[in-house]
Amino acid sequence: MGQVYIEELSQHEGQEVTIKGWVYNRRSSGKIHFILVRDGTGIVQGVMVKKEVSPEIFQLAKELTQESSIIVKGIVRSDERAPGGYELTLTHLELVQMAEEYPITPKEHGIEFLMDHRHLWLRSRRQHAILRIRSEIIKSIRDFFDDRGFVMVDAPLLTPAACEGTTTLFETDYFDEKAFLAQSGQLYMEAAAMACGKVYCFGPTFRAEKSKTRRHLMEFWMVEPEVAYADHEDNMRLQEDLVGYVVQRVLEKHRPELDVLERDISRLETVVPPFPRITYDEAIQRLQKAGVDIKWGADFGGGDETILAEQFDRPVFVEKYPVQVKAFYMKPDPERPEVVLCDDLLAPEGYGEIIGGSQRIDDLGLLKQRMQEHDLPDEVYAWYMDLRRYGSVPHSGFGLGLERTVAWICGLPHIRETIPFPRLINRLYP
RNA sequence: UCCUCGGUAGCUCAAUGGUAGAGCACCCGGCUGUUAACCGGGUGGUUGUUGGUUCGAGUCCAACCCGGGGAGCCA
Repeated sequence: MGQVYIEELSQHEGQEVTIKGWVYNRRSSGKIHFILVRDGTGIVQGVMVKKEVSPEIFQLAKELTQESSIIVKGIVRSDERAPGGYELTLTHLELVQMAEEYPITPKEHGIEFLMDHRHLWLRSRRQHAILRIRSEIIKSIRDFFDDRGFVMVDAPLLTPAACEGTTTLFETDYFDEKAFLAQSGQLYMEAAAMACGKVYCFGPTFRAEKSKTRRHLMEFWMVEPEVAYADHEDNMRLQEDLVGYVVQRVLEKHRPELDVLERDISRLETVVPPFPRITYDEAIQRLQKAGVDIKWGADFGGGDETILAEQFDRPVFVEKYPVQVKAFYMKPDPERPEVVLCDDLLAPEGYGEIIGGSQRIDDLGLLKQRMQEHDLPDEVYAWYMDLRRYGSVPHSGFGLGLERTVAWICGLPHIRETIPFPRLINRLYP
């Protein structure tokens, strides 16, 4: 039989199969070797008994080092003692490469050491589980929008200026002209929505802020849908449908990985729309009641978000923030011009804001006024204002931070484990 | 940028101002059911850097470098 993957072993009970992989760990008892083989889909224990194989193969098994690449043949046998339910009785062993002394041992390590060896750390059970769940989350996001008739439109990564003008951007040279790494694709999605109706972009974004917290990366991935003729209410319904769908997909397909991460599943099972909604005004009242010293007009800190989120069993919307704490393009509430038609979606358990969205200003005059108030240069945004000149319509959209969503669903204490090669304030390697 | 904690063997950590140690990894030996296997032996150190106090500094003092945790900003 040809190559079989470890996750498919249950379909081959009693058969001899070939597994191509790496040595995860090895134990020996003199005349019997236990070799844990990893192949990217799982881990299985191979049992090699001295009298059942040639002396050369038995000696080779004895010399195997951690992470050596090997091809083994063995008979699949169900065994109560095996963590995955199955074992291999080994019949053949072929060495592909004998690994040098592996830096990451089965014992514990510090975070700096692990981050320096991120390229190898990815092979561990835990990181492997996170990578697979991240992959599923990305796929479920794309399926959600594709199934609803959205067109995926890519936004540029090299841009002439800031999107919102607030955060610090990475600067680069563009043939003797200044260019910046994009911090959002949103403005471009507004243009695309006027062309295709329902659109989204999904790609990396960059922030040069010197943030040093468990919630920030310099380079992170964001999905940004934008819908023509959608208002604030439509926008929030789309958001809760998306988040509910993603969580249920992960629960459905990746229980084993969530188990590896020791995730409390019950905290995810409640994540079904509709999500609770509170206004900014109510959020301020709730915080004041909880003893926080905060006044109307201030933005929330990470601790404030946690206090609010803990009061609900699923993600909670906070809507209609004061104009002054939000971006220039957000549409004022016609009934209360001091607040805008926006919402933040706060994840439970202290994972913070995973979505920020709003209805956009569709009136040219008001947009011009806001840009002047924010000191934004007309030249750079001329094209953006054109969208309000030629068939302007009400429209809304939002941005969902992929890594914060992965951290929340996986129950990770720090965002640095949610992306294969994190870019942090002091880390550009590997 | 600010606050706070830390830096000792490849890794994780001990060590009253008085001879630098353990576990893991690695090497040698033992073991037919191990689950981070276990048992015996061995290799491995400019204690982050520079300067100071002292008869004597891993330990006390100063500056700097690097990292962890948190704040601000945000997704």
